[in-house]
Amino acid sequence: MTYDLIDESEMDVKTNLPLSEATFLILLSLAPQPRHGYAIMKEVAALSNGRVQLSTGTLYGALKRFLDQGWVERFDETVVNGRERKAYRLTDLGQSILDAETARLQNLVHVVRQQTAVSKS
Amino acid sequence: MTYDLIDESEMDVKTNLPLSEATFLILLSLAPQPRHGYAIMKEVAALSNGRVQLSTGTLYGALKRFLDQGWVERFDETVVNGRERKAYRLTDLGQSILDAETARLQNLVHVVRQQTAVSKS
DNA sequence: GTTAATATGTCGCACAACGACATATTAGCG
DNA sequence: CGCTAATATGTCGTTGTGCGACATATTAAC
Repeated sequence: MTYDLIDESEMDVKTNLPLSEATFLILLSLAPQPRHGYAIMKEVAALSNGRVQLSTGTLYGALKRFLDQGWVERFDETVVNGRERKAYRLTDLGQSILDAETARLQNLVHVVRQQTAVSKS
Repeated sequence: MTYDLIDESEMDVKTNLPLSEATFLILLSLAPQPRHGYAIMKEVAALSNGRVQLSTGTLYGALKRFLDQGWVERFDETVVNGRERKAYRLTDLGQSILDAETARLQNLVHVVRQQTAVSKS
């Protein structure tokens, strides 16, 4: 075990892993720039080559959780015709979660390669 | 979209994705050789560097599902002292599920790299 | 003899994803 | 001017899965 060597902030981030695919793609879509809900849905579809079609239930449920956890924050809250158009921006914490999950994913792929190599030798 | 070019058997495999981390690691642990439950728990812990400690609830629940779905099969059912020691072997279907999930994972990592590259340019 | 490791399983809770449903605005087209 | 599609945001109930807690039995070590 390597936990003794890892500092507490990193531990806290890692306890939130693994992320679901929906969660991961939503955060990833917000990494380059803030977006509002509908734009997130379109971007997630694009990022996954059309494979992942987010339902609004998944999206807004996730967004609510992210706000609670401080992974995203409201950004540029403009009111258009009495209806607010909400944009969401990834926080530093959100970015570090995304980074940690990416590392986990990379490690998983790495383990598969090793596993396959061993079974073939 | 590339779905038009993919045959039906591949489609069926993809509808089962994404796999949860527990599911993925259990299948991966069975890829090189058949194992029984306790050995799977140990191997999953080893594959994840101690990060994933499977509870028996997760493990046997998953194994039951895998048997139903034909992803694993019973293997070498030896009875030791009136108690059966059950080993599980990955089926061809299970292997193809694992391959498809690995491909999904690799693609996700690839997308992150592209996403990051774009936002830095 | 007691404890830890090996070994297999059930039960119920909680959380997340998802489909279905609901609602409102704006742009384009005939 | 009316209809439809796209844009846009949200709720609600179901379902599946992971997980902790509980249960049980054997074997090896001390």
